[in-house]
Amino acid sequence: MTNIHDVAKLAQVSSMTVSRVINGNGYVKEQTKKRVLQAMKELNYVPNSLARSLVRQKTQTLALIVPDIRNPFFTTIARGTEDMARKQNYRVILGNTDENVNKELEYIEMCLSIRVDGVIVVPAGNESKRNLKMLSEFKIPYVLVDREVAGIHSDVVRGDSVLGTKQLMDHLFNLGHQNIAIITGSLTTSTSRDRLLGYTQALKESGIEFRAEYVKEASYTKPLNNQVVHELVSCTPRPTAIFTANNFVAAQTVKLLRQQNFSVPEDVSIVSFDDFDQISLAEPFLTVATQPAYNFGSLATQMLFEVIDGIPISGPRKIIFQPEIIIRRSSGAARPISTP
Amino acid sequence: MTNIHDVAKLAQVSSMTVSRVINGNGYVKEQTKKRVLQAMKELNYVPNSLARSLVRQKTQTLALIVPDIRNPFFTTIARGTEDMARKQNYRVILGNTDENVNKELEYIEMCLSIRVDGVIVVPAGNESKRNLKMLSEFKIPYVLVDREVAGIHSDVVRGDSVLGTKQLMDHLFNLGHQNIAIITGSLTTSTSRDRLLGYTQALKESGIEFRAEYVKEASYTKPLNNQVVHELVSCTPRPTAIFTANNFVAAQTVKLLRQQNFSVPEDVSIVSFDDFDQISLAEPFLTVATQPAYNFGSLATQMLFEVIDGIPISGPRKIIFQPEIIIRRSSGAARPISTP
DNA sequence: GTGAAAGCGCTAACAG
DNA sequence: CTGTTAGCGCTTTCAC
Repeated sequence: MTNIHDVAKLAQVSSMTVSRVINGNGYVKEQTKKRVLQAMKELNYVPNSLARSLVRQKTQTLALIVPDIRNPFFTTIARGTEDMARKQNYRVILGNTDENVNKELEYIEMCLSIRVDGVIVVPAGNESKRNLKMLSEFKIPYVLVDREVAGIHSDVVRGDSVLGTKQLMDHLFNLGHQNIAIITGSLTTSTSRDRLLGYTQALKESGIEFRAEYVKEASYTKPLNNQVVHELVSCTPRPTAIFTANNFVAAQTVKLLRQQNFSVPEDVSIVSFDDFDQISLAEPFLTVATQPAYNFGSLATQMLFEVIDGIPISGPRKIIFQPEIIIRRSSGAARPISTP
Repeated sequence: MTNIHDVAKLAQVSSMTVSRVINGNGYVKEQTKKRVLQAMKELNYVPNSLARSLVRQKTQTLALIVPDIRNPFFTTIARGTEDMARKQNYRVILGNTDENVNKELEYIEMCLSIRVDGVIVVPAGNESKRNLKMLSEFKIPYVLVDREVAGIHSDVVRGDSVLGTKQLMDHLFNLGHQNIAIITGSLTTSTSRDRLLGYTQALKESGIEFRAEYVKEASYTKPLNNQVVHELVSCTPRPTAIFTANNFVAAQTVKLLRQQNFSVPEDVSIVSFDDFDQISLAEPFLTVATQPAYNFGSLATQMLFEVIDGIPISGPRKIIFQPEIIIRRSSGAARPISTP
């Protein structure tokens, strides 16, 4: 592949002059500029950004680390960051952690070694702290999205899980539900803890007793164990509604319930966080608290750029979006309990 | 950030020795190795892959270019490539083209400038030829996924759109449908042409007349124009079923039909390519031909690695997966036509 | 306006 | 087993 010297030789100038016309800085006589441009075209010259990055100490690259890109919530975040990155002529490298801190660590190490300019991360959980500290040590700026990490004070963009959960719970109360179970994601994530908090607060505010057997911890990304649903429906009294941690858990809960011959929403109502975007337009099913995922991504990226560009910022910024409740078929009026 | 020389100095060896222990090649005495490791840890040394890439002429980086990562079909492809890349210690850079050839071109140029080792691309359309030729000129290997491009003979992984469409059409015939419309994606894509071909062949084989007014060209990724659906339902006779190009078009078609007070499947049956993965488990709605998207991604990546590694290959390889038909609620028996 | 020199951080090739 | 030399392709700095 031709390099800057080849171009320089053909244009009969020094490589410095070529560099100047590439970057459009410094003075170059109009005529020599033309010669250089001509030579570049003739040789099909493409500047090598590796070399440039090496000397400039800047790679124009961001990393986006998410639990699993297949969840439409994270997909949409990805699209938001990619669009914003693109606008600023940045590239983005994608990593899936499956909420595994070690996988996350590998990606963080990769970030260090390829000298990314910044990282947008949906942290795997509270143990991500160590990984994030590493970024800090090496002065690589990052923005947390969707989740906070105990002991980490950085820029964050997320939704209000407590509020969203309470609104969802109120919706269920209004439908007459009293026996409401919850399946959370891993409680090492702040969203799971917040949603559990919203759940307990909502119960308390409505004067409904908290029952430990109604609470199950699962995972936002891993397949839901059949046992979890089985235990829930075996409780006495059987819950007439389940708050599920997110769209994935919701989908699997519904599937497992139906496999066990419970209908949704007739026997059990389901509500959850985060939507299945496209299909919900056509065939609305799940009652959800949605969050502006695209904005999570684009805003986080914008904030990251401000840090990268060294714009003075007074302390960590925390952007919290309010979720929006969308009521659909998966939640219905509470009925007297019958076992199928 | 500390570099290899700092480590060398502290360990009292040359930087070459440090390089050897980093890369685990060449002979290094156990004792000096230990000293070097110790120094690396002490200094928090992280090798700079930019510098390494520059001299090795290899970046350990792939690019994945798709129309829109938000479509679960492409998302799943992305996850497949990311997983496979990771296994080989490669990173992947993501680009969305929105099926715009110029956006695609920008990404291809980016690929050249950062010297990616290979590209996995779902081409925007037939005009992608120019872009792909560029990659070839610069000897950057690539694999086409999902779509072929006229005049390009490279490795391809895709599904059999003709077959899938015919099977979907047969399903509709079996339900008694005779008046079946089609909404394709852009006909610059091979999948759209194949699906249209499958449609016409299926009609012919069943001795059903082809009607030009039943054929509409739309887009796989852009919002569907209300007008398209309106024109279709205004035909005489009105179609009782619509084959839609993909999941996105299907979702929008259903939405627009319902807005115009047609019910699905009672008034109009809908079938399409590609699924909405998770939610379909819980609330099966769309009758679809699904394709193994994850394998598209992982297999294409594997093939790419074979080329990158210089494993001798006799000519371009073409992997064609058979789609699987999943029959669900969106398609039902044909009924006498009534206008709502 | 333009160029020469030095160096970003690393490794290939050879020498010992 | 270890080190020296040269250079990957670019930009920064300074000189003219």
